[in-house]
Amino acid sequence: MIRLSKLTDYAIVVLSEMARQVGAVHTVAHLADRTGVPAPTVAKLMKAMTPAGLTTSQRGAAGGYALSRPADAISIAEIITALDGPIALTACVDGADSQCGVEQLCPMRGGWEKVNRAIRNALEEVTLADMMAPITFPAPAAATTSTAAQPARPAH
Amino acid sequence: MIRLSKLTDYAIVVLSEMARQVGAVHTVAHLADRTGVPAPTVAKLMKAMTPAGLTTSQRGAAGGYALSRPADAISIAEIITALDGPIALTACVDGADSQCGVEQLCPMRGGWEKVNRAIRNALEEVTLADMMAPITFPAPAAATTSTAAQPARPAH
DNA sequence: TTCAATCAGGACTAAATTGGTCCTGTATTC
DNA sequence: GAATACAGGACCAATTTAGTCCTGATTGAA
Repeated sequence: MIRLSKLTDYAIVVLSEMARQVGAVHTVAHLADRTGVPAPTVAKLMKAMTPAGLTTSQRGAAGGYALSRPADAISIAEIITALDGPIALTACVDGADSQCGVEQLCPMRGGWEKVNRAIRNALEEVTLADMMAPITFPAPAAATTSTAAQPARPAH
Repeated sequence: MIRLSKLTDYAIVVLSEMARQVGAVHTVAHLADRTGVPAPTVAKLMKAMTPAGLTTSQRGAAGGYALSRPADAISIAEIITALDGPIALTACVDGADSQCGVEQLCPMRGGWEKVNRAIRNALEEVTLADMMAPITFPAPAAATTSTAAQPARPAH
């Protein structure tokens, strides 16, 4: 099947957690705690999110990460692109134009481009806010201690 | 990135070859020859295509495989589904309803379903004929001998 | 000024997936 | 009955991905 990498899945969980308080600064340890995603993995995710402009980072003692925009201004496409590179179904049609010498002859190209565009559009229309919508109401208070305890299998 | 499996890529090449003569019977060896895809791999592909109803098979001495429909009646979605299973971005939303116990609580579900549907639609709208369109005119005669010689890197 | 907290940026290992091969059996035709 | 081809697995190898760890740079507070 067309598989989303597990890291992307985690990223959405972690970013959702951050989205509960836009502007607030979250440390890696804190996010790991709240989401159940292992700390080194959270760190890895954030190192991809920040250069992509989805989060901002602050070093030092009171540092951490913060969402750079509200959740409804962050598309799933951006998250996937930050982690996995350009959204494309085949390797040869991946943004860089001329890796494949036979590109202009390649009979498949036109068809894949159509598919890729459609998929890209679909992913751009779904925002982080869409993904977390149903959980908004009971979460902030309850989560503070209780969800930290239960490992909270990220995706599914 | 969201990756199409290489097998799917090969499948499209092989099916395109078959589509040049709908109804004709092609042996695995023949298809391997014409496309450059290794014979055992072609065999593996066909073993997935036939149960999925995309091709028909005929055993025995004059046997082989044939496309069961013209190329413009075969969608890319069908090919992907035959090889890789249902088209879905996450494992938990893959057709079987209840692998994930928290499904009804799962806050992500709604969002992914939207994405999956969009992708599925996109793939259903592109047919095998779309993928091979540009090569239709010069192919049949020229290909008979010359393309068999050059290994013909499948996709790209 | 020094120390502790925290991100930055890699290198590296282990596990899972995928690609590819091969073998044995069954159907069909000549 | 012999040759041809598909059917259906089991299996191994290679690639990719997930996950960990280490060293350094930056910041804020004691």
